[in-house]
Amino acid sequence: MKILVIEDNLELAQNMTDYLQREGHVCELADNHHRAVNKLDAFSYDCLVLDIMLPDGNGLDILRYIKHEKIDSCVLIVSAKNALDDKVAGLELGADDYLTKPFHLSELNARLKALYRRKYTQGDKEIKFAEIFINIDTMETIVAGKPMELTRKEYALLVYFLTNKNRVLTRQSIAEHLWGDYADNLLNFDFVYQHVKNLRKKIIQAGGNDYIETVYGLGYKFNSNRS
Amino acid sequence: MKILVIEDNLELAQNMTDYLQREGHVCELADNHHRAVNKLDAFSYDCLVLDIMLPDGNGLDILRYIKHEKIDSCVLIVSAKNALDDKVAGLELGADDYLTKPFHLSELNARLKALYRRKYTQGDKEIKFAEIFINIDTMETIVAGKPMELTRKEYALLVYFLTNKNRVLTRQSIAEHLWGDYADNLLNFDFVYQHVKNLRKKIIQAGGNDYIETVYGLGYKFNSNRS
DNA sequence: GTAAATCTTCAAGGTTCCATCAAAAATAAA
DNA sequence: TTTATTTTTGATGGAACCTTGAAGATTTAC
Repeated sequence: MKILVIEDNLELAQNMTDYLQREGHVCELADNHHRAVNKLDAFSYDCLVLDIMLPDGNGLDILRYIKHEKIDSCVLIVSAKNALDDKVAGLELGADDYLTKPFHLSELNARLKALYRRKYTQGDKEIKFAEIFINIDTMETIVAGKPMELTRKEYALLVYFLTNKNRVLTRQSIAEHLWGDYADNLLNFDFVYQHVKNLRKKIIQAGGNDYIETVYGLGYKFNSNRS
Repeated sequence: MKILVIEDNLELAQNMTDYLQREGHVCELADNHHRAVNKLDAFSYDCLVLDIMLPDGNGLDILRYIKHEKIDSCVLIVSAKNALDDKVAGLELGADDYLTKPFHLSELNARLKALYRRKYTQGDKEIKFAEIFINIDTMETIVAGKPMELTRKEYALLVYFLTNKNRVLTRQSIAEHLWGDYADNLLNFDFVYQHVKNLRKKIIQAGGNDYIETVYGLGYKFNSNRS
């Protein structure tokens, strides 16, 4: 899951991004209104964590912007305990959930996962395809009845493939989705090759088909009609 | 899809053309007003990416020129964030979409695809003809119910034929459309012969008719009334 | 703090695609 | 019919692209 945290309190922000990254997400940070809008213009995110109180502009403005630009990320609002009005206003403006400070990071993570579920799996805890089952709650992956051990990158890659079946995913877009910002600094796509290789190997070892088709000159396609 | 990028910032321009080429498009570059107009006079493009701020003349002039000359390319404007006036003026002058810098290249590509869809397929994701279906989103080609594997050039050629049914396409125009600038370096049309041959073969193998009619001395015609 | 796991980088080898060459076939002109 | 021109086709070398293993760097888990 790719997340953008919009939060000006740098310590809290750092805690959040660190935690979420350790939980296996790709997590970026925007510490003011301006940077947030720039990022939203440029990248796509599965979820946004939005602090309503920002120094250079109200977080509600960002919500309006999201609505106006038809950005389809889930939005989780974070606000101070006493800022009830902002919370209500935020939900009315289309935010999907809220959390009042202070909160546990595990709570944040759980809520984000729930939002993700609602968006990509119709609330289901599992992404299913053929003999592959992914529990996005526990990050457990079952192939042909047996658990398959995946590293975080492999897991993220598989989820990205499964939520984009039968569509060519260019190496560029895979890089963006798995590495976020950092992808811009990369000269080649060696890691994409690597992780695709490892994922393929594990799926086949686990008894699945080689669903990941190479599309020469473009990227890969998770082909659901593959023997 | 054949694209002309009109952008004076050479680094950005290079990034854009590289990216778009990797995404499978034919992409040319004009780094100033003068060269842009020359290209527009000489060639045709599906889409233009136009930076509003050019050193030797405003990008808006190019828009006026496009309108005056009735050039039917889609136009996507690129402008600095604070150049809101230019953006509005651009849209009023007939640009089809805009993007403010900085933007992400995948966003650029997505917008261009959307413009292309609007222009050639009435917003539909599919180009259909007889037993041939092309999903321009996933780049999947289905003939007689079965997927047909095409290389990039073959794919581009087929799309070009299908968006110009029953019209004679000279080898010159095919070369320009599939190879852009690079076509100038080529001495003969051997490569056109080659790819037409391969495409014909694949369509027939896949169970389609030989729709590609040779027009002696001119080029080819995708003839929809062919046995 | 240390060992193990994971991720990234490097380099070699293999595959696919494509432009070119050359020869054969088809068409038009003489 | 002969000749010239155009088109088709097969073959080939080279370039771009993909895969893979292994080593080095970083991160994570204990």
